[in-house]
Amino acid sequence: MTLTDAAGRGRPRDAEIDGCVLDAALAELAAKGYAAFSLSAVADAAGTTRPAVYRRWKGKAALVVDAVARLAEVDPPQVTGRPFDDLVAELEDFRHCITEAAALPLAGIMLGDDVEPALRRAYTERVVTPRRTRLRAVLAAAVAAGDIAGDADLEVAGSFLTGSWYSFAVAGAAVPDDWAPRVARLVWQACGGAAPG
Amino acid sequence: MTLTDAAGRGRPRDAEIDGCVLDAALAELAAKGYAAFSLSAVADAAGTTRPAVYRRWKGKAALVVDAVARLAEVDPPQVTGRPFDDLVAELEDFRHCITEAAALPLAGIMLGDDVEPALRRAYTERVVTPRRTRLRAVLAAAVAAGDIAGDADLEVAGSFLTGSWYSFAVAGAAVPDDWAPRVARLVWQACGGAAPG
DNA sequence: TTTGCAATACGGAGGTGTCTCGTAACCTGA
DNA sequence: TCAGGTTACGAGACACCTCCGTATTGCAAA
Repeated sequence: MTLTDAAGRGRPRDAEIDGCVLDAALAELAAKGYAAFSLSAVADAAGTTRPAVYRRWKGKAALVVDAVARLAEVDPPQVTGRPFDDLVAELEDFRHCITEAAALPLAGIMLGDDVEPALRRAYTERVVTPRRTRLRAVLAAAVAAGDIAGDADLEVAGSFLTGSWYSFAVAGAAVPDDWAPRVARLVWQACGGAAPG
Repeated sequence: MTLTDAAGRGRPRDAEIDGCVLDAALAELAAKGYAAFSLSAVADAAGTTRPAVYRRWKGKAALVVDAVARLAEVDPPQVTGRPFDDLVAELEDFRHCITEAAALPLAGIMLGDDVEPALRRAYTERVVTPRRTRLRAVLAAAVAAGDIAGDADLEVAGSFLTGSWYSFAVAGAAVPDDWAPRVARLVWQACGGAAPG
């Protein structure tokens, strides 16, 4: 959603440009980080001009926040009712978001020292919280089903799930193809359960 | 070690400046990331001038690599021979590096898209590899001592150790005070062992 | 006196946010 | 059906800033 909502009668806003600019903004964010984020480069990459961008967004911060919101527009995987399979599906979804979109560099930006508060808030609300909520729900369902122990340390175990990927990436190492089931199996075992299969 | 080694007879190089510049470079790197890294800001923060920095380092890349090398100048914890305790000690050391130095933002930079190859190499060689080697050694010792299973998935389990911290940090969450023993306990259990105590 | 360091200064490049054009699209009302 | 008003567009320009990498000058230590 852009900033203006002109109810006038003139030429309607070219909606296609919005998407191009947001995609370009995500790519620029991934490549340069927030501090070096350049509106000139974004406008160029989007095939438009700087004034056109300023007409839609107030500035760098507003554009970046909108771009993050766009990144979060993904459909979560279906819940099957089998907690272990749901966990693997969530991890595969995470892998998909990381590899397809610019999600990994964005996570890297969040490790920085001077993260713009609005950006941090947008990222937490729209990216972190939804995923964490779903992962927590899967683990809670596993406890309810008796698949894992009721007194398991779910807070730390939950941090293993996505953290494993970050660890590989920081080290510059390739993530194994069967990463998702292997992570799920280990976390299951860490929580006192036995992975099916 | 800086780049020049003038053996002339004139005034000797002021070695103190080197350290100030490297510290300032690490702080700048943590705050702005690599792309927005500014030699002007570094020189200002170090209380010197840009030409003085250029006299010591060839440019941005060389300075950053030296700064990373300085970051890696830490003493690893002593090995006790009790694998579980050694693992906790390593995790506490990791925590110390993350919280005291600028190690976390630097890790975030490594998640970026266009990391300078020289920086990536320096980080991998001097930060990632030493820590990973020590962690692998601890897990291998645990296997040898029969504390954890011999067929455990040590590759993925190893990624849990540091990854857990990254996961908390990306989410903007506070890391628990007893993070190290809790991580160690869960990983122990994931590898088929029982944590002592 | 020799030598290296520090500070000032320089031109070039690139970014920012704003402003003004002329043009093209769209809606409304004659 | 067709003009007129309204609006967004691309393009160009602006004044200002920060950064880069280097050249020059003056000072201080050996």
